Amino acid sequence: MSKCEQCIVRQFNSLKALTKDELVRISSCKTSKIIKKGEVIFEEGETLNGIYCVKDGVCKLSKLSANGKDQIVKLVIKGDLLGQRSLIGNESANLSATALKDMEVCFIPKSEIINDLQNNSNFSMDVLQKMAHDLKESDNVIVNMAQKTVKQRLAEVLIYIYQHFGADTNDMLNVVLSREEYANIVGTATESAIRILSQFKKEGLISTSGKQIKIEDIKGLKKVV
Amino acid sequence: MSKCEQCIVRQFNSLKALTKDELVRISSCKTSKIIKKGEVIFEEGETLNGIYCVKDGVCKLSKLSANGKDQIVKLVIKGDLLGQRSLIGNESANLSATALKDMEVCFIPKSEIINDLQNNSNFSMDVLQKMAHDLKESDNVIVNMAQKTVKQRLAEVLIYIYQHFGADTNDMLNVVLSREEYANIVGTATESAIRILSQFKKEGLISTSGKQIKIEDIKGLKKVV
DNA sequence: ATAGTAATATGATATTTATCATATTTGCTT
DNA sequence: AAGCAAATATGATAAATATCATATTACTAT
Repeated sequence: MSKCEQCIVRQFNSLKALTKDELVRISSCKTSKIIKKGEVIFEEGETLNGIYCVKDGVCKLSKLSANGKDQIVKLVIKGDLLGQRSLIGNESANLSATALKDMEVCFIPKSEIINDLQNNSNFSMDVLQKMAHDLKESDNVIVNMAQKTVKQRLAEVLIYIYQHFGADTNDMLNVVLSREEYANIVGTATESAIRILSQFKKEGLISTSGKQIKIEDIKGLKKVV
Repeated sequence: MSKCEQCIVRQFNSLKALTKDELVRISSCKTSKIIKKGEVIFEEGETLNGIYCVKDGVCKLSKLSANGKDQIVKLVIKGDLLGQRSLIGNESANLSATALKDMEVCFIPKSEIINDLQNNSNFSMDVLQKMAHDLKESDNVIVNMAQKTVKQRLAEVLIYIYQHFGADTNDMLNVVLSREEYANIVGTATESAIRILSQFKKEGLISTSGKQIKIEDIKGLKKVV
């Protein structure tokens, strides 16, 4: 099994603040897992006994709302950690995590992490900074949700995915979401999301081939926002 | 000037995790401030050189959106800390803080707090827990913004204020917001907020006297949500 | 107390978004 | 390759919300 001390992925998250010794110890008790596209990593309300470090793939974090829709709150990329908040707050998971592509994740038991959090201030400060940043992002999402139109929000999501997850050689977005998932990110009806994407197509901002979306005019999209 | 070691307010925030010695040191370098209703404590983009501990009063945290509206993201009550996130993230303030009532706040310089954050793991763990909790709340707000109607969100805000800030002997809500501020919390036009409040009045859920709002039927309001 | 200003209220209408219905296309299974 | 289910697409309409206009009421400063 791969070793945390040699894993590049940790450079992208707070685990980089751990000492070599701490990493070796964690490495010896972590477990690796392959998660297929569409599979659930953990579900809302579930008690997590540790955190997940995403080695590869992408997943969505979502929450079921009262009207039965599954609001997507965040997309998680390679390098991110999952479940720190539940672990720190000592609460059950507030969100469900579902793979959008095949994933490889490492599970680190709670006890190991909590210990380091209390004893290694570099680590805890890094986690604090990450959380401060996430809170800022959340506030910005709230403002967007409250003040922007569905069309603007959808354009922003396309730009966000393009910039954070990139596109393949054909310029197709690397993360492939269903129209329903797009709707569940921006908080609208699936038909509305479809309609607006169709409109973007007519305006030459994007083109599609099946579920795949290609960004044709990023500047134009930015003008929508 | 009052002393932090003897201040009850700190029981409600992370400062409770500080040791007696740390409190004495902070007490000696903190400054107290009276802020009148309507005054700004700090503004979006401003660099904060410390954090504020709210001893009395209420303030709103808001962010100017592209369309010129001032989205209110959070209401802050006695006992809360302001500005930890900017301090931890080492960034300028993402939100503006404006007093909704006369306030008394204590300002604690950055250097003092950062030091304790790094050296007192009880303190940093408490801040971490607070932030984990705030993130959870933020996610819930995002889901509500995305999935609920304006009417539902407005009913929720009334319930929230009733439950968190209470009412006076006449059952009038303790926190008095303008209709525009209500609109800026739920993310709607001022007229829409006014209209819905009028509707709530007709339905006997609330009554008003000027800007003051009285909750007449909390159960009925909860049914709206 | 009164004028002037800001906030609240409400009507009329336009725009945005949701819902329901029904094609059409895509991807999958055999 | 055919058949089937799910996803996408689009029209028609309803509902929610925004915008503009204009009263009315409350508050403030003299």
